[in-house]
Amino acid sequence: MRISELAERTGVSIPTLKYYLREGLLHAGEAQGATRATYDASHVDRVRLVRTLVDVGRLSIDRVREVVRSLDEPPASRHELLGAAHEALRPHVAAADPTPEALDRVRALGPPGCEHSPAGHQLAQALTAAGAAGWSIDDATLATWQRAMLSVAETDVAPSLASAPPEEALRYAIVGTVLTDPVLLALRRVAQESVSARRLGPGPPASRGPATSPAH
Amino acid sequence: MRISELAERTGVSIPTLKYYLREGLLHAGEAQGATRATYDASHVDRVRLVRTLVDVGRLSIDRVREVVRSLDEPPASRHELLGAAHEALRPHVAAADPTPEALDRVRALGPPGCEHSPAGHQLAQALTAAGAAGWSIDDATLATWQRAMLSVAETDVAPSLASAPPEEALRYAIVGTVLTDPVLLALRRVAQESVSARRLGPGPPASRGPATSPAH
DNA sequence: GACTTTGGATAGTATGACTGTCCAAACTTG
DNA sequence: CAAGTTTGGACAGTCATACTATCCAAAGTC
Repeated sequence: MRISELAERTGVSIPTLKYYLREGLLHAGEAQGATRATYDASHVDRVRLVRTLVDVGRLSIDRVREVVRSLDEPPASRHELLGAAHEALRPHVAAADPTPEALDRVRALGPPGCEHSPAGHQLAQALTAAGAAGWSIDDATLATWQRAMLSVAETDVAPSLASAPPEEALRYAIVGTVLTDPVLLALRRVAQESVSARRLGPGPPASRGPATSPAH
Repeated sequence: MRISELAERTGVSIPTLKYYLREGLLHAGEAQGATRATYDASHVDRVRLVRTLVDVGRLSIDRVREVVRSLDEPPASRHELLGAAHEALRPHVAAADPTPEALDRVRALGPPGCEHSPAGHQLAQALTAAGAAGWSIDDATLATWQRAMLSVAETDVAPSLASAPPEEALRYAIVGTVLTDPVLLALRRVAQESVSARRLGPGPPASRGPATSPAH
């Protein structure tokens, strides 16, 4: 297909597609002379991936470029696949380095060495940021959250993926994370409303729960 | 204290503080003549709040202004407090309107009417976005996640808050949510690494788990 | 052969979040 | 009390990000 058709199918304008080509987010089409190239399904998929990362995941163009590069060279070993996905989706850091205390807490939560993985580092940073803002999270709360997220992770890890080709597996992990993180956070909020409605008695027509708030 | 001291204590530059004053993110100091005003602890707190929302929560200045306005006029009824916090922290929407199917699923998950609350709307949008990107989440998975987030929400709802003054309660809810959302997401990632390490056998020195990925 | 489309290069725009400059009135210090 | 510093307020300038727009000549289409 030509670029105009790619634009139609993805809903992305031609100038923007050219911009993505320039920026290395989209691989070039198959050249057929100086002023002609054809695009295929892989381009449609790539554009949709980019839009998902940008619109849902709020990734910057630079970060998206990192993601597509990692897809082009997925980690050789399966053992690094999750790490690569987490690395690609690490939060924009305006964050300070984690404190040793935060790293200790992380160490206690995951598999050995997890405090050096991208996810462990993220967790340490998040704990550090909370602490710096005066929000302490006690061990009991953290343990509860950990159990909850373990049960979520059980559903996350799809066995089929262990056998898929690395690029596909990596893309699956990245897209799944970007799309389901907001679902999880929204579920938390709905759950807060359920709990507060139950705890403080149902309010009026009850479209919202009574006054409550996240843990200390 | 004067503005220079406010800048020192918060680590925010004077021009930026002036910008926040202009933009209505920071209430004016107590004027003492044409070229003098004094600031107090409430200003320090406010600046820290703004920085937390911007740095950790990635809120735009417009959104932060909404938040501080809602703090100045907290909802009269306790029943609307959580809703106000969720409304203030709704994700930047590049998102399409939720589909009826998504709203049905939300309706089945929370208290009656929850699909009209800010949190329910967020959830419906997140489900819709996932669906549009070809990522279906089955009922069993969603139920598992719901249970997990309910146990998280149990720790979130602090009884003490029901009795705190509305502004304080609202601020507590907002700050807590902004600071703990990243903790939860990072815990999920660490948990994924635990699960994949367990499922596929520990990798090499095991600083990362083997290939796996989020649910289908 | 007239018209349209393309790739490639380059320049321009819109937004958001600051940052810098000026000024005169207060204040502080010597 | 004179010299120098700080302040509030107004306004203009900057920087980064993510596009958009314009040009052009070669290639295709009708």
